[in-house]
Amino acid sequence: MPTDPDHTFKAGKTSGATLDDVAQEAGVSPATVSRCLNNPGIVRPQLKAKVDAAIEKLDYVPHGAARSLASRRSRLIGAIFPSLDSTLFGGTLEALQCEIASAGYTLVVASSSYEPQQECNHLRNMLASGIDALMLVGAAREASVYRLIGQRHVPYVLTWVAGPDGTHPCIGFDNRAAAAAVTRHLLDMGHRRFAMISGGTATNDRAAARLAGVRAALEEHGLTLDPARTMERPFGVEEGRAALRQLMAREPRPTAVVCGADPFAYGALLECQSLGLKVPDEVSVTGFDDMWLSASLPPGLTTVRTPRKQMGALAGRYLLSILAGKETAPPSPLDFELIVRGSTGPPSR
Amino acid sequence: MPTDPDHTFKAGKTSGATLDDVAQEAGVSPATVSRCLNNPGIVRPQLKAKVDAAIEKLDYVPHGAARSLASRRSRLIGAIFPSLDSTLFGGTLEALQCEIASAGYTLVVASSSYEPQQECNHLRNMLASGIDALMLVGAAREASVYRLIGQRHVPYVLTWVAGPDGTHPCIGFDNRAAAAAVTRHLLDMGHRRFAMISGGTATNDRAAARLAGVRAALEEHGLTLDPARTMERPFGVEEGRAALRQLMAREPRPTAVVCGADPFAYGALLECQSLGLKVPDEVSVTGFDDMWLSASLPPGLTTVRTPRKQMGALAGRYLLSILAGKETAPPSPLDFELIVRGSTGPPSR
DNA sequence: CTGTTAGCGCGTTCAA
DNA sequence: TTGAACGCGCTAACAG
Repeated sequence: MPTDPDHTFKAGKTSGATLDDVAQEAGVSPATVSRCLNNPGIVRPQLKAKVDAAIEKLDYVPHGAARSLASRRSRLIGAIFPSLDSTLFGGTLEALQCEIASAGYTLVVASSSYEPQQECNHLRNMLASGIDALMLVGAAREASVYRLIGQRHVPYVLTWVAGPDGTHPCIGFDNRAAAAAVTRHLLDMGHRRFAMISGGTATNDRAAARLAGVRAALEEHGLTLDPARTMERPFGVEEGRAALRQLMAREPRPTAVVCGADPFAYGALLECQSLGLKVPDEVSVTGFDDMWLSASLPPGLTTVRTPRKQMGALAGRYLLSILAGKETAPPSPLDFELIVRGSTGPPSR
Repeated sequence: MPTDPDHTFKAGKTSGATLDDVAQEAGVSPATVSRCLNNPGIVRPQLKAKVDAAIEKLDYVPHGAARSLASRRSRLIGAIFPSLDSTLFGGTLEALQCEIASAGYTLVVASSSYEPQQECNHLRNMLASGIDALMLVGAAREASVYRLIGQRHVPYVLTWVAGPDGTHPCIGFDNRAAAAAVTRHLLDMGHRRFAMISGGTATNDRAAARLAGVRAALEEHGLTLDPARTMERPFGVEEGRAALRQLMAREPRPTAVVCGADPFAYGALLECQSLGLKVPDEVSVTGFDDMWLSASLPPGLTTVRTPRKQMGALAGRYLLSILAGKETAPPSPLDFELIVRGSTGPPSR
């Protein structure tokens, strides 16, 4: 409802040449031009050249909406991330975009801000935009979301998780196993008093799986994670800092602090420095994701390297493959890698 | 060209109810349903209720492509960033997405990887997708890009820069003035021997403006930036680290190192720590952008806080306003803020 | 291999 | 205030 309709911006007023214009210019039928665009192989080179020239001359750009309507494919792929304002998903996003762009697809993106309801809203929006396929992060969400994408027969893929079962196609790694791996690294060095700084587990199944992985590894040694030493916090450096301070204020102090995400660990490391605690002599700290400062922040953070870019690229490739009608094998879990640096060592005494 | 056409994924096979279906279900004409969707005010409440019920019952989702084709507006807004895999633009991206989503628009996004040609390709792609408006970062780019968006009459806005003149609508801040401000802060404390670690100035006008700002401030005091002490590097912590080491290897050492981006400064600070250089006693370090670790990394980084989220939100609002046909004033530059922390102090002696 | 003919689902005139 | 008719620009059958 524009206040002043007369000044309404005229979108696409001079929208440029149409396919028919190109056909006329080239002296062929519209169908031939269409074929040059969508199936160049089946058109005589001579004609194709004339059409290409006409396209060039008129600076023709195909009209996406018209194409979508006629072909029933939008060439749009959607992706909903829990957050865009964090370096965590940036690599996945960039790799996904790069991958699908090379096949002529365009990426539409949204952030759910870790709120399930938002994800659902954005999905509706994207469905209305006519996305051909969808990438999501994590597996745990309202059933309504899966119902929605099931109804519309939109191919989709879950990232950052490995399929717990075969329910959904996943391109990711086993968060639980990865968390168990860092924990075992600590256990192997002799640690027995553990603490954990975890992301919110309520709407984040990756955080929940990591917490579960730590618990599982401890149980193998007959240990448990003290609830009083399990801090659940929103992701952030300052949150990690504050959590570590609390953890260290309570005797007996943990000798190992497992963080569910690198930013927590950065905060923990910095707070140790402030408190004058020697890392790893007095306390070992581990992170998760091997983000950009983990190698540089002294004494170097022991962490799990997660295949962030690979997930984006493979998710893209997987969806493209389905859209191309190829028989596509359900993807298998990706590898993570334990990166041992200076922040972990045997407990003192 | 699917290998096996028979297994081609049927996009939108069961695409769901159409507007006509809704009309029949509600016992009204398609036109009325359309009005309920686009101009609910002018339809009798009683009818509107029936239509709403039918929409609900059939779980109707409007077909974006058909709407675009008929209305000549796609409800898509495009954004091209130099990089998506960096925390730098994340806030802007997220804020932009949030802003336009609230008005029913969907964001399509791409990364140019700091390559001008990529930007141009993605723009063509987006134009073909029918974007109604466009957000770009920076002002310096190939003329062909501006020609393209001019031809199609696509409203656009430049971010992360303040309009050098009135050529383009910009939502950003004055990079040059901001860089000059940090430099003056250093000059005021008595520094006279400067070095700079800068981003690549060739295809990044923000980096170039920051470098120019430093130079300008120095010139006010009759000083110049020694080319041998001006390091141009790709953004990154390790790059900052290496650059600082080189800088300090050359006598006389600078007493102040101005970094064109926070990651450089993080690296510089960490390297100072490695080298045993006291900050700020032996050398002052400044950053740019006030990213997430700047407050936490000891001794706290003096830097410029840039309005990252605000730029995204305002850019979105500006574009929406134009799309709504409102008379929209050309935006004016946003404020930056000098954040003084522990990494700067008077030079020793 | 190429041209002809029909729509795709919706917004938007008009007239009623 | 509502309905009928038309066409947006393109792809996909078909026939030639």
